[in-house]
Amino acid sequence: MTTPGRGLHGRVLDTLGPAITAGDYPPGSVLRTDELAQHFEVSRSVMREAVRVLESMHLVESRRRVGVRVRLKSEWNVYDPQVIRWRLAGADRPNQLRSLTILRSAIEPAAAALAARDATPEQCAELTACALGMVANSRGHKLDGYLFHDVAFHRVILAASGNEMFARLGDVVAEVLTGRTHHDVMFEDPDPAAVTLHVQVAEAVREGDAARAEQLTREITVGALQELDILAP
Amino acid sequence: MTTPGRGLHGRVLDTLGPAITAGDYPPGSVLRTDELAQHFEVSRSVMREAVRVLESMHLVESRRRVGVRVRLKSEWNVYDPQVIRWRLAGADRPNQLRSLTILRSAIEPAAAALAARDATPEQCAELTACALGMVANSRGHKLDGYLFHDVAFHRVILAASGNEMFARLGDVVAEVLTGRTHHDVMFEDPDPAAVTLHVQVAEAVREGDAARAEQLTREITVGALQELDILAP
DNA sequence: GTCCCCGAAAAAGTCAGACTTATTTGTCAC
DNA sequence: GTGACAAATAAGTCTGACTTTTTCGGGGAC
Repeated sequence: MTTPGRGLHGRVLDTLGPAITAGDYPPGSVLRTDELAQHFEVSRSVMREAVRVLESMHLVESRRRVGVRVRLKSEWNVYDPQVIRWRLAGADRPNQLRSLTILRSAIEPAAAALAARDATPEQCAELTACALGMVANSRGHKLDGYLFHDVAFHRVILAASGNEMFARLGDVVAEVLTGRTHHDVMFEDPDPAAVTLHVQVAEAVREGDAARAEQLTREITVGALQELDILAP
Repeated sequence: MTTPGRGLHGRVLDTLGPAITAGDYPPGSVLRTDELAQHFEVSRSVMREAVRVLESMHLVESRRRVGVRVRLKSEWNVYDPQVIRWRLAGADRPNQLRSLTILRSAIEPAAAALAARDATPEQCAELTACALGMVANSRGHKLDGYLFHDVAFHRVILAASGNEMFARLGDVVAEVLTGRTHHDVMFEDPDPAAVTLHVQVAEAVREGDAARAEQLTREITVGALQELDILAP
């Protein structure tokens, strides 16, 4: 992912960020900048920069004469890619994955519909190539190759939607798909029906059939929800 | 919204953030920390903290021997509430509003469906109260009262969905709705059909009818899209 | 002429210490 | 009990010196 150690303050964040998002410091608990600086063996300047970053993520709130107070989870900037990564790496991973998959299932069908209207010929070609790659890696335990094209496929859809908010969720979707393949249970070859759906989505986008692209993508995301036992009754 | 000047570095950000998001410094251009510190008449420590925050938003990237380089727009953390506020305040406002409204139209129907399944009795009551407040303020140019209940209504829906990612979009929706009422053209009373739809959504959620809640909310958001001339063919 | 290595320069990064300011808390008078 | 004042505390700010990384340019070897 992004380079880990962008300086000393980055090192501090690599430890402190995950600790806070994991709930090691319960909401309302107070940290002192000086103590943290001592604990991490860095100067106060460095520690202050780290605190500023946490503050900009709304993870903590710094107040004079009080200290650095950990904010309620409901106030965190949960769309910050860094925060998402920290939470996916910690004990909150299952919940995070659930939330993100539900988000995907809301966003991706809409993105596919827009992509069907606005995708450039290049993007259509790219999409078809990705779907082809998925097919080529769908049998014979070539999970890494399959994942690679799967991630690329969804990135293209989100980018081709022409909506910057959708496009920026590419990284999130990549994390979810990667997590599903690597961390969680996925020993066998992918579901053939899912592969077919991707091919058909590429088709629909190419033909400019927004309604069909949307519906097919919805079927893909419903599958993702079912894998996590998130059912719509 | 959030308190403006949380210290000197906050003051700097209030100027520098909008300038960058507005495109005053084109992508790739390089700033020097020392020059900025001089320009804003603050110490280097303060300037460095400000730069760290901008860096955590992926607005800039700080490299040794080079300086602080402005990143491509496609790399910005566009879900950061602060970034959204800066962009809504600048020349990019129309585009930002477009993107956010499309995002709303993808999220809110899904949130309404989940809310219909999981809303607590208290949330159902709150929702009904909001809808009632909208009705009461729907005639006689009581736009502020209407807006207040409209914002509250959508916040409750997003919160009641039980998905933290959806819930955190409450502020975004509030900004969009407020912007529509205050900045943009909205002289007359709100569309009676929209008011009715809100009342019906509250009904559907109360009755646990997920499909109906989703469909009705979709009609609300389609209305929002049409106001901005974003059409689905 | 091209390529490579090395040294100088430039800008961010780090540290330490002194000082300022806002906020809380506690005490004392009323 | 209430209100005002004083002390304590931790964040905030500034400054200056130093380190480290990266880029750029020159000079030498081929």
